[in-house]
Amino acid sequence: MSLLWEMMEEELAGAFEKAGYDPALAKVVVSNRPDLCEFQCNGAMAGAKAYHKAPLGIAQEVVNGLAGSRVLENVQAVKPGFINFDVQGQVLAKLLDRMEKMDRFGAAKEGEPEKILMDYGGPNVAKPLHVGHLRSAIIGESIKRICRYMGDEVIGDIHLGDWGLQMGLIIAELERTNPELPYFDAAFEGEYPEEAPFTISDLEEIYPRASAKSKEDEEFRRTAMEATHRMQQGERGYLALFRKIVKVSVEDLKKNYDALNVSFDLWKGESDVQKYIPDMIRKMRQKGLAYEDQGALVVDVKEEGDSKEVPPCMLLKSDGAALYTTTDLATLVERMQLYAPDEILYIVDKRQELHFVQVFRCARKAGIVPDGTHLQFLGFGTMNGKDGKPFKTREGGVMRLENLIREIEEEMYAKIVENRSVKDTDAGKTAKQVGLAAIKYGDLSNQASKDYVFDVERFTSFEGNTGPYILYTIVRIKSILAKYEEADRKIPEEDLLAPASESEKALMLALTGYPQAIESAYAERAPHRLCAYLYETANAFNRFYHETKILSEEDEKRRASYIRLIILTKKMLEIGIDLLGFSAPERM
RNA sequence: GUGCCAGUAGCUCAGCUGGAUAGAGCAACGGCCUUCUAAGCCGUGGGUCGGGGGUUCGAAUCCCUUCUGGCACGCCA
Repeated sequence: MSLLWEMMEEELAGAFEKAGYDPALAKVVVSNRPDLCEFQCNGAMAGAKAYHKAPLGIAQEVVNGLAGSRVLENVQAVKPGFINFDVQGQVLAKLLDRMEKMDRFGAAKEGEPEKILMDYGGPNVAKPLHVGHLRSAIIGESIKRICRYMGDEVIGDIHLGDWGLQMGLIIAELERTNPELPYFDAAFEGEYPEEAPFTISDLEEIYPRASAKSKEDEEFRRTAMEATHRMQQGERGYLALFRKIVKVSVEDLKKNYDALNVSFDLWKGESDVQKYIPDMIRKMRQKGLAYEDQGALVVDVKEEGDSKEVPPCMLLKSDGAALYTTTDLATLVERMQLYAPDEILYIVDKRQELHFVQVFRCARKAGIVPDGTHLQFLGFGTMNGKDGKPFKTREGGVMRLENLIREIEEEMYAKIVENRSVKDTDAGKTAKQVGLAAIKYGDLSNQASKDYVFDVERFTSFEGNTGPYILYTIVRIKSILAKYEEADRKIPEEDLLAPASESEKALMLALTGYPQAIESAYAERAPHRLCAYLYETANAFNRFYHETKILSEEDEKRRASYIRLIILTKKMLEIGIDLLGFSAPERM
């Protein structure tokens, strides 16, 4: 709750109480009629029924009680029972002075800090990242930062897909093309070479080839499945090769995620938790939870009140092999054992929701995850192209992440160079920074759970509600401050003055909304709320900027106050974009 | 078939626990750069909030129904 709200509601609650009404009616909302007032309270109408009185009468009584308020001004009761009012300018100024000295400008978390394990990213080893991986990375990174900012301990785990058929496909294909490698020599007992027998570009070429081959060549497919099985059984050469594949692939993944400014604390994968499976299954059998059905081993996870039948959770296929579900459960076993978090948060494609409902229920029933640990699924929607269908390249293939980023960066670079009269040696770096902001903001400003349209043209045009607009606003402030300091002036420390104009007051109002915006983004795990706030604030600043000459202001105290105000604006915007996962350049 | 989600301006999206005349951006049109970055600011036009019922002083928001689209529904991950 923002401090401003607390102050306003306290005033109103007092007035309601004084007039003999429930102070809980004193809820304040932003006015939807900015031409009439800044804020409104609709409590008089809400209470009219309970007190059998005309709402306007109640409103008038409350308004009378607010005469001489030291917080509110222009308080009015309006038909049919609205209470309209503004905040006093000097109250805002004082409030901002106070907020500046507080942690997180007053944004606070209720309750103790929690330990949260976040599962996001989820790339597959040996397969290039594509646009489908983008959302998990971007949203996950932002939520991680927001939670950390609010004081939680967050452990980010990438959860690699490294134990499936794709590994067998690559191994089988390598064995076909390079049978002379020691990994395929069952008699080989020495140390395998340090160097991997392939590079990342080899892998990127091998996998699609093997995958395509397996679709038309039944025998090759069987060989690949056999290789997968042998690897999973721990065959020495295959396992060594597996490690090489993971190593080469992870190096490349790190590079890619670095470029996105996305990082993970743990680089664990499916392969790390296989060792928990036998014991986990044994226990579930012992408890009588797991039983054979049509040859497969399953656990019932239906619950009363399900609006739809939830199918049983399958642990082992009829051929005895483990599945995705099994691995996810084993991952939970490990996570509880090693980290015992208060919450485990999955940032995954929303199409997997049913799967996670099953896994969560099964984990609870089996006692893998105790009641004290909250299991949370945060599903995100599909990233579509302009045509409303899943995002593809112009040729119709899957768009690789690198290519998408490069495309944006190139557009960006052209734009910067075109806008620059002087040669900018940092243009390349700036292009990366601004391009990343465009991609991330474009994603995060939409509700995560919804599908959204990724329109390259729109994202590279950088007008209106976009990441670059926020960056541009920050850059403007930086530029003013740089000039201010060039003139050898010190950053002022005096208190803020009451606003001198409508636009300055509007900016101050926007800044006081910071704690509320952060808290709701945190509580709802909703970065788009933060985006909306940053956009509003940037708007308020730009309006103010246009009608206020800051540096040439003659009144020194006034100028100092302006400088302090824009520093505060800059701080909040910069923290905001950092929480979204990007940063602003010095110039653009 | 069953379930979940969505349907708001030409396009892309907001709209917090129901509140006054439903908001942005893009696109269209018209203004504003000798003065702190015009990636900006100001203004104009544009909507029966998919349709139909209901609840209430008051509904984009809550309930029912219907249409359209997307997705998911035990041996893939």
